[in-house]
Amino acid sequence: MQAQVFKAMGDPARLTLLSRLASGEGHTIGSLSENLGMSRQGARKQLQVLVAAELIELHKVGRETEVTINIGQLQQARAFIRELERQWDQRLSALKAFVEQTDPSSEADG
Amino acid sequence: MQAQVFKAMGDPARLTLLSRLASGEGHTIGSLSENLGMSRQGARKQLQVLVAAELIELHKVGRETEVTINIGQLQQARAFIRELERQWDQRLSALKAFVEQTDPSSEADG
DNA sequence: ACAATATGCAACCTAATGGTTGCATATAGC
DNA sequence: GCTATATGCAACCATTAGGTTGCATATTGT
Repeated sequence: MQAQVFKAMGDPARLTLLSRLASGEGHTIGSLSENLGMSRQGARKQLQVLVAAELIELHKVGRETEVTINIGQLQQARAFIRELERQWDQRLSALKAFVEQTDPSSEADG
Repeated sequence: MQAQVFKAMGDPARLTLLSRLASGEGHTIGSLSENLGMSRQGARKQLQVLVAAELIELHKVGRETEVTINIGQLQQARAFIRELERQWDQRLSALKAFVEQTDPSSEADG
């Protein structure tokens, strides 16, 4: 569900992780876990939340694990928000049209 | 912070509320609280979370309370995601340019 | 083989979340 | 004024989240 993606994004530490990944600062669990204001295990848990929401993917390479961001999931989240905005705009348009139809004075000059 | 907005959107019931508001189904606390699969008080709590994230606003009118969606906050959330995507695209472009510069064979035909 | 590095797994704790119920209060309509 | 409606407020409860610590394990480099 969409909610899970937003929920995963609903935490400062996790947004920081996504931001780091998007801008290319570090791409292993270890490097990403630095300077997050929490232990490595704490950071690992946050990464797991992002994995569960399919916002990132983990791939083991030797003894380290590469982390890659899933841009597609971000795009879907953005599309969902855009759809809400679209519905709202449509509703406003419909309301405006209705008002102009029932109250002709509103479409004439003031 | 941005995280709070995403966090507020990270729940099915709250997404339903936002969707109803955007599409114009109901605009009072009472009407919005119907068919959410929880009690009125439960729904009220979820609405309060959206208020705290400034995704909606409440205005008392007589004995009922009007609920309006704050499209601006949705736009900001969307802009934040778009920015992440932009950074990622830039990173990819930079990487591509770097590879092409250091390894000229990659820009020639195969 | 051994030490260092990168990570995983699990138990544990506290605070926050999501939901309930019960009761109080203000407005509307007859 | 009385009744119904729309809402608020607070206590309570179970589950989840966010974070810690301790220990196990797999690679890597010498």
